[in-house]
Amino acid sequence: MKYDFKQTEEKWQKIWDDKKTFAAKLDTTKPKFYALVEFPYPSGQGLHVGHPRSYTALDIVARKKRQCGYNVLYPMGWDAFGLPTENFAMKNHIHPEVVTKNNVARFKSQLKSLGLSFDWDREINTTDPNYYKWTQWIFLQMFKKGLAYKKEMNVNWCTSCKVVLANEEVVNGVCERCGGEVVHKVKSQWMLKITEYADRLIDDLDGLDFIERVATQQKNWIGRSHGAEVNFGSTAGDDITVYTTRPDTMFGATYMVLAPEHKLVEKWASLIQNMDEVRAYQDAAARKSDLERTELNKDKTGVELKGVKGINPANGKEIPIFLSDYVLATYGTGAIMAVPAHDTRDYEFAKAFGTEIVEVVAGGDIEKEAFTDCATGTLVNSGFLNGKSVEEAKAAMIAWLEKEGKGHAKVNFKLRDWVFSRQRYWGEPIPMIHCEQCGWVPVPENELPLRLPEISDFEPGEGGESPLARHTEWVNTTCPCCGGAAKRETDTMPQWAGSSWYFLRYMDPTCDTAPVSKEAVEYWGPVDWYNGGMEHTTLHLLYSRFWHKFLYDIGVVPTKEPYAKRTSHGMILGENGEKMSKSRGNVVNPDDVIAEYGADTLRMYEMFIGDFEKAAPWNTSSIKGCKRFLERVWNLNEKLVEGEGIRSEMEGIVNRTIKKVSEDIECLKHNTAIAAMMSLLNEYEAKGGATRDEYKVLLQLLNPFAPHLTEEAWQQLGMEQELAYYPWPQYDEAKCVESTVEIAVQVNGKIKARLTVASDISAEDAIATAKADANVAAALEGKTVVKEIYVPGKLVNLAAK
RNA sequence: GCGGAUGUGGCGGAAUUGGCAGACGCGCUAGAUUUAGGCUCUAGUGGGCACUCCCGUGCAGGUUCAAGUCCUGUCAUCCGCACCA
Repeated sequence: MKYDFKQTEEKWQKIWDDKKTFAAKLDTTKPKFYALVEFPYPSGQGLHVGHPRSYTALDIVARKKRQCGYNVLYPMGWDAFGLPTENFAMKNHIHPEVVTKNNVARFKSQLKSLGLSFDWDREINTTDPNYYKWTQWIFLQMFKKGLAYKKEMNVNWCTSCKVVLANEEVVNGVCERCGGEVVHKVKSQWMLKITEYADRLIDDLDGLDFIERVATQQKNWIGRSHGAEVNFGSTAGDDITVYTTRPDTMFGATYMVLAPEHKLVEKWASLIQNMDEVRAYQDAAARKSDLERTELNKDKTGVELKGVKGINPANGKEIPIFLSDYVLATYGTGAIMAVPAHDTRDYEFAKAFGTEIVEVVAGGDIEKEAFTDCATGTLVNSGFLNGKSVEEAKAAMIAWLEKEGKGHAKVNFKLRDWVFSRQRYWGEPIPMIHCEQCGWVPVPENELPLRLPEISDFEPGEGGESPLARHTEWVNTTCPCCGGAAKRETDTMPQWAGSSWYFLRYMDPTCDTAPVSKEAVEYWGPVDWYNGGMEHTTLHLLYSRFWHKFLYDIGVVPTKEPYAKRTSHGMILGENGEKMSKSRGNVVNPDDVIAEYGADTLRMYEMFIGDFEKAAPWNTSSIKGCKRFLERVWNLNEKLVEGEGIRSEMEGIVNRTIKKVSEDIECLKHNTAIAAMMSLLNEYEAKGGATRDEYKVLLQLLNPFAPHLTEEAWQQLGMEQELAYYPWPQYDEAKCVESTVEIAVQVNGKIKARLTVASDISAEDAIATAKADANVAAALEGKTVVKEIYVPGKLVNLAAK
């Protein structure tokens, strides 16, 4: 009978739906396994063939874990707030809520047609008031702990989206989402103090099983550096505090540089002789957008402050002070001591401006370039530091500074606080009220959720204020504190808010007393395995670790970290090897693939396409190989041979395949697991077919990959219990080895013969057998064997002269 | 510029405590079946050739009985960061 994938897939998807086969129940008598994939943004384009790569990979893990006796939670939901929906709503005059509902329905039916074993009873949606109630609640807890604060600040403003962006959302000076120009604007914004967690966000990575590049990227992004803050003197009398990671080089500090925005410039206005020039430089720097700043980072520009000198506390020397935009106002103290001999940037600046270059660490050639190596080199021209290594000198200088009261050790971070306000409609309202008398007052918790008002005009205001600001009936309210007239915050939260804690809600999606109940989070937490895209490493992944740590601090969750293990999938590219996109015309629609080949084939193909972590180009003709394989598996049904159990000649390959597939699934090497199953099938066919039990093993191993076909074939065998929870096959290590093996015989590394020997043959016997071979003997003719090597089960190599 | 990764047939990719390179699949060739095409099946398929031989894992060296794998240098591609003092 021919395999009808359409009918079979619909049949089993209905069974799983009706029986709630994959609904997870809290059962403390069983070990739990929580597998998580990033929930999608339900865009209008529908599912992309990239989505199933990640979803299927963990679906295979989840299915196998169930069969291994784990209580598995594998949930799915919708990260549905965000700009594209709002833009679509504006263009087509449909409310974002309706747009979201339609997109979710489409996504859901597409996901269901893939046969993924999600527990749909736990479906969540970040735009659901019952969900964002708790997003708002978490924000309020942060506010109460002083982690959410409002600040007038220079923000990144996307001129195209008309919205403030977090630093993480600005890529190469342009908007990450739309590529629009980003300029600076002073705005009052809600901020979250992620910097307070910077140390813990780095240190706690050590206990986690994150793939290396994710951990490294997070560490680099947080950018912790150890150094010292030092107070330099000035002829104006004020101290100039600088941050340096090289206090050892202080004797070589021959000038200083302030950021163009540095406050002391105003203070010294009357002392500075070239104030016009200075102001012109400041203005030019302020006008530069991020894009220009990053593009023009080659040549150093600057202006000297004439009339004021700095004083190096190490040697008491007066040194010039410059203003230059290579010093950032937002990092460290906005001022540096410049050591041109041992810092590349200072060296370039010194060459351009002709300042003195003094070598204080010997070991390089400062005539040619700055010598920045910390591992070698000895201090010179540095008073009490002379003769010390860089590390010794750092410690000695910090000790001296602390003794003299001129500085102290200091740790700095690149990470900055998270800009949390967005001036758009389709996001969680920030539940804060501003009262002239009481300042910022939280919306009382019993009034949550603070719902978005029903409006129809979503255009942002001209001045960049949220569309909510026009709705005075919603904005005007009373102060919960004094009862007087007050106004609501009209900004909404960024898209990253809802996704910062969604993994907790899955554990207990209907809890109405907390984001998640204690009981649920103690059993299900933390996520055992989280797979997602590399593009979320410094955004979602970092933000959600931060929120989780905060929830740990206030006793909502019992673990310090949300995710025990993190892996990442590569992109699926178009057939031409380029990124899939509408404009390139190389988009493959998963619906079309399913219609033509079926979900099982699509799943198999996406898993077989290559190394899971690497990008892989789509290839339509390769799909056929997977389809052929599945059909051959189905047809084996009609080629069953007589016999009980596993025939003795098949024991080796059957056991090895069980072992290979079991192990490969655990490390997401689904491509080689599939190759092993193909080899097993080839072997069955070469032996004229399989016995019923041999066939059953193949169906069991294949079930996580191709669940529909295997369930159907299993049922055809008369098996009553479905494969979904049928115990995973076991292998016998001893049976993985064949009794005889073929070994290669080499003479001086060249293969001369292949011999079949007993797999437990001794080294002596193996070598003796090898020498007895006619070809080998011929090759050894007239030579003396100087070395004999036997690698068990692999080869014999005879080195001869 | 700094950091990380990758480089293997016509293609996707296997194989690294150093041990038979090219598993598995696509494609291709020949044959069978078919009215034909498609599908399916069988055999072959890294390159060269005077075919029990030689060459071959980006390139050039090195270590070793043995190197895709280790070391040194170099080139290319991709990704991340990009004046973070």
